[in-house]
Amino acid sequence: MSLRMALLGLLTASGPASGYDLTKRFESSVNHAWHAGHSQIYPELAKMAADGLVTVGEEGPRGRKTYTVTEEGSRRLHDWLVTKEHFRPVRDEGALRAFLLPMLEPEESVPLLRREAGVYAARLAELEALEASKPRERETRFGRYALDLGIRQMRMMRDWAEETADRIEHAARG
Amino acid sequence: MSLRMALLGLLTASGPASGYDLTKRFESSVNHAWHAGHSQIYPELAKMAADGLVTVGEEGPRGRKTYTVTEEGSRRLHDWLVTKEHFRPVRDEGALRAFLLPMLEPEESVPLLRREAGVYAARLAELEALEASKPRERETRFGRYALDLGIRQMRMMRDWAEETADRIEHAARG
DNA sequence: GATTGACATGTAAGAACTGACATATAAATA
DNA sequence: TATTTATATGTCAGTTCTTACATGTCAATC
Repeated sequence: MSLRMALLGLLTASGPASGYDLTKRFESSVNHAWHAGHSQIYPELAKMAADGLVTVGEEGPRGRKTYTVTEEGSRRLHDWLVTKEHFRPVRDEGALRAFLLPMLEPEESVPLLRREAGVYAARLAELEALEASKPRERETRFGRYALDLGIRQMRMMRDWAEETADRIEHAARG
Repeated sequence: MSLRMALLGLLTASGPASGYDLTKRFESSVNHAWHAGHSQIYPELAKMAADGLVTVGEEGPRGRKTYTVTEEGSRRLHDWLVTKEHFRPVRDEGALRAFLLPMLEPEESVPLLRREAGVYAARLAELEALEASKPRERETRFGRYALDLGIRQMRMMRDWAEETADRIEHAARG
């Protein structure tokens, strides 16, 4: 369902597109919120067309197919967005590793956390650059709040990793 | 792999247990980091036994089976924890909804965000209560950093939802 | 003695996802 | 002209996850 909604959202935000386009749009936008590759996107678009959520245009060069959202598709996306009861259970590998972290010795966990803090910091810098560069056009309005959320997320993870490393170091010495 | 590691972690942290126990431990601890139900846990334990990561004790009352981590299991968990290259692609439904949020009218999105901020605030209160109540025993050391992470996560989500609602309201009026 | 609830284990169909394989065309570069 | 790169679409086997079904025991309450 989530993949469907992400695709309907992208089609609504930036207009009709091919599976190939959508795969790239995924990479450059929703990817921080939801990941999907082309091998998932192509079959899903076919199912969505069968279910009347999108229509397929005539084949263009290189067999290109262009998908457009239908009224039904719009309605379904709207309904999904407004309905609150369907949160997926959490499955966050970073958090799982955090959970298991106390199993390691400080000599192992501290450098690990510092390294991870670095990864989060780099990701944060990327997102901040993206935010600064992006003009406030119609299409770019979509995902604006998500970008802000992504930035907050990275900042939080970086701080958590750094401060947890400090705590462990302090406990090991004290 | 993640499920395996979560199970090995729980078995290491709180000692030998049955699938039933592990299902409940999952609910009360790792659940904020990784979710799994009994229908996933039972078959996984069987496979882990076949792979030599755990051993199965004799059947107790009501067909109860007790699993214990082997040396091999310990080693594998340790290796997994120390290795950094295997982050799962993000799939966060909350973030996806955040991405699609600008598609709604302020009259719809603002109350939605306020309601969600309430949910996050409630969850935050729960986790803070848990942190305050938990004695610092051997078993409870596991998951301590994850609990802190969970608290930070909830706080961040609550703030994001609240502040985004403010921004949208302000933009709609201004 | 009967019923209820917590304990305890499983299966199985279907959806969602991963990673690799497979194919072909148009445009740009060497 | 030949080669490479980007465009464009697909399939498929295997894994993971979801939801529902299915079964039986032990302890406590009624």
